[in-house]
Amino acid sequence: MTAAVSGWVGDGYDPQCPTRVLLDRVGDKWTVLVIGALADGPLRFTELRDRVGGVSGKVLTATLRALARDGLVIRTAYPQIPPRVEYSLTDLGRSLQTPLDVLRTWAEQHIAQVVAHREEFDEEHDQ
Amino acid sequence: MTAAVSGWVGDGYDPQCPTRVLLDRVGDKWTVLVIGALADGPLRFTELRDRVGGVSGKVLTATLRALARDGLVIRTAYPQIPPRVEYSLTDLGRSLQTPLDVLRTWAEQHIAQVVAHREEFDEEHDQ
DNA sequence: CGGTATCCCGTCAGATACTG
DNA sequence: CAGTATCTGACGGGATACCG
Repeated sequence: MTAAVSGWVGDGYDPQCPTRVLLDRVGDKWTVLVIGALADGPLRFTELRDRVGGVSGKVLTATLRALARDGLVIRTAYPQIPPRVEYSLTDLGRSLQTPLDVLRTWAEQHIAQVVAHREEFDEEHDQ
Repeated sequence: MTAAVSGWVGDGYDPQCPTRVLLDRVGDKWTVLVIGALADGPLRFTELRDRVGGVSGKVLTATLRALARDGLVIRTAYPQIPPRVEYSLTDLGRSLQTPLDVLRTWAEQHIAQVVAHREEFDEEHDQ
């Protein structure tokens, strides 16, 4: 978390803290999936839902709306019948992929240790 | 999210996916604060609670337990009266600080844009 | 097609009270 | 001091049904 004065921990759970804002978005269940799905180019609503897999329409709508609100994604509606809506990453959205890649790399290299530790911990701590 | 075969989006919300596992932990409300607080060295339970600020004892306990289970934090209890318990980062926990720093840097550089975009968006979309 | 509206339920944070 | 136990309300997410 960004420090308020010194060190790392500023004022606890401050909704204004940049890191907090980012974490609240990135921590969202579907945000990272959606950004990843859009990495290769624009997608329509249904394509996006199919690619992400497991997400309901309602929740995908909410996720996309939040991303659009944050300026990470652009929604483009073509006035046609039937409707055609495309979603694409903004430059800001694309710039987020770098930190996400760093996270992903860490995960790929270290999650095995985490999982192993979990099993060990669980064996010790119950029956 | 780590890909199952190719591209970025693997199998949707797979609890086994390394990136998912990491995000589920990092996305937690207090995890990053606690890791940040422990960056400078070990802390006792109460010190930690005071530093993080706003976290209840129950929730801090749960957060610490999860971090200990994942092997990111070590809990050391000294058999004294009154009890003395210290928490410190493991090497694994410390290694996580690098990706978190990258995230924080991105946040510090770009969140202003996000917030500005939010206000703009909100103005357009209601009353 | 691309949503919105509605209902429902599980999870979880917060507050409070208590214990070794 | 460092927790645990319990109750509570808020919220997020899924399922379903419907609309322009």
